[in-house]
Amino acid sequence: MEPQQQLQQQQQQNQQQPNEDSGSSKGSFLCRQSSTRWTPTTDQIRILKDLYYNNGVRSPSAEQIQRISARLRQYGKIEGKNVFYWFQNHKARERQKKRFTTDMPMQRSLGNAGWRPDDPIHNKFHTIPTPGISSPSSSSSPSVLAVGQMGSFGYGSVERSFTDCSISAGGGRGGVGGSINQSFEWVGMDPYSSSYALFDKRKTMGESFEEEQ
Amino acid sequence: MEPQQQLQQQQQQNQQQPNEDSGSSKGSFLCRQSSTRWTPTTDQIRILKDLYYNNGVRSPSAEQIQRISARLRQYGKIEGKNVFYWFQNHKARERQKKRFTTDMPMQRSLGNAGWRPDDPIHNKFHTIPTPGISSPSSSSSPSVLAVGQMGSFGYGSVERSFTDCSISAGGGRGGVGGSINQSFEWVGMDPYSSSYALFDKRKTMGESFEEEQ
DNA sequence: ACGATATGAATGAATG
DNA sequence: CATTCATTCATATCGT
Repeated sequence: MEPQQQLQQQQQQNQQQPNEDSGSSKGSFLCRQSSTRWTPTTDQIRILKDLYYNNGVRSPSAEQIQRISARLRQYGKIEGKNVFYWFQNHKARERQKKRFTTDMPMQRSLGNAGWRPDDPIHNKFHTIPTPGISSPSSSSSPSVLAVGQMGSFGYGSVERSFTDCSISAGGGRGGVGGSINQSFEWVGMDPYSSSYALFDKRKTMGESFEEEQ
Repeated sequence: MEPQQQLQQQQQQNQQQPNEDSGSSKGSFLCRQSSTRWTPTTDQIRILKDLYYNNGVRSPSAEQIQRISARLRQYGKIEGKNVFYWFQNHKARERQKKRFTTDMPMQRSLGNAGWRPDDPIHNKFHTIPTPGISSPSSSSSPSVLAVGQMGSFGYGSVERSFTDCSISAGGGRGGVGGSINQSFEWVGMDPYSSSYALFDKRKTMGESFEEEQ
């Protein structure tokens, strides 16, 4: 496991518009679909990380996402979902990593060879890392707010006690490719039903639905 | 606006008959996929979408769920809760996507630039069934019933209209590397923003057993 | 070219 | 319903 992206900061592919390649990515089917996948520019990443670490933004709400993406659009093509996913992923992965690092009853006397904290720009420690690491430029003032972030690491170690695993086969099926009958009849869907039954799912879910029919 | 983005091929967790997996599927190894989580088969998904889009089923009631799952069981292992969650998620995500993209109260900068129109594998046109096309199989008689519930159709099916991708202007940069202003203002983030409504609680009983043990 | 890793995207499952 | 977490798939990128 390499440390996150150690130095991608300096030589990303091209921090401009990743689109418009038209150079045939894979099959060149369908004209240009660009890269299919959003490739953040370094500036975008920097801002995102700034928001993440210095401002404690972890799960921006829809409105924030809109704003963020609008703002980032200056630096390259980006859409709301990209921002959304970025935060989700970033948070998830940070946690995932931390989980291993922290709860791993492994050797810790390795002299730190394990793996670097990460991040070229800011460290994983959102506890305000050196308020002024600079950033390639000027006006970035650390700001006070950032501190407001709680370090909600907690999250009990939810053990994976799934004792299920019963993959019991569904048995033989008939002609699938045949046809999906036009539903609703069998769904028992009358125009009038749909009143919410109020059965509470949550814990009941296990019995409520399951089996028997 | 950019059409490109999700037109991949047919990614999606393909995994036809997850049941039992008898013998390695594709490739050579990697057979044990017995994940604890339900992996819908393409047929199941097709039916679910058919119900969702063509029949307007969004929040099926308990009974409907029973029926649907029973029906889908033909195509693979499935439980009621899977159906329940599927609809919940599908609906929620459809809404969310809209939330990210549209609903920009201020400044109408870029058209849409949103999410995936939807379905990777089958794609249905939610723009009214148009009695003619619709699904394969034409056995039963649609109409009538369905109408009772639909009404939520007519989204702006984005459809990948090749509108080029020349979006995002580099705008005046120059200060890019220079300064990421300390965000939060534009992100609309105050240290206090709780960010959520929190109205009624609806705490049905306090039962609390089970769970981890 | 591959193989490994990093990370965007998608979605099932939950929780509030 | 909205939001979040975990997992997994897909692909971009880098190393050798």
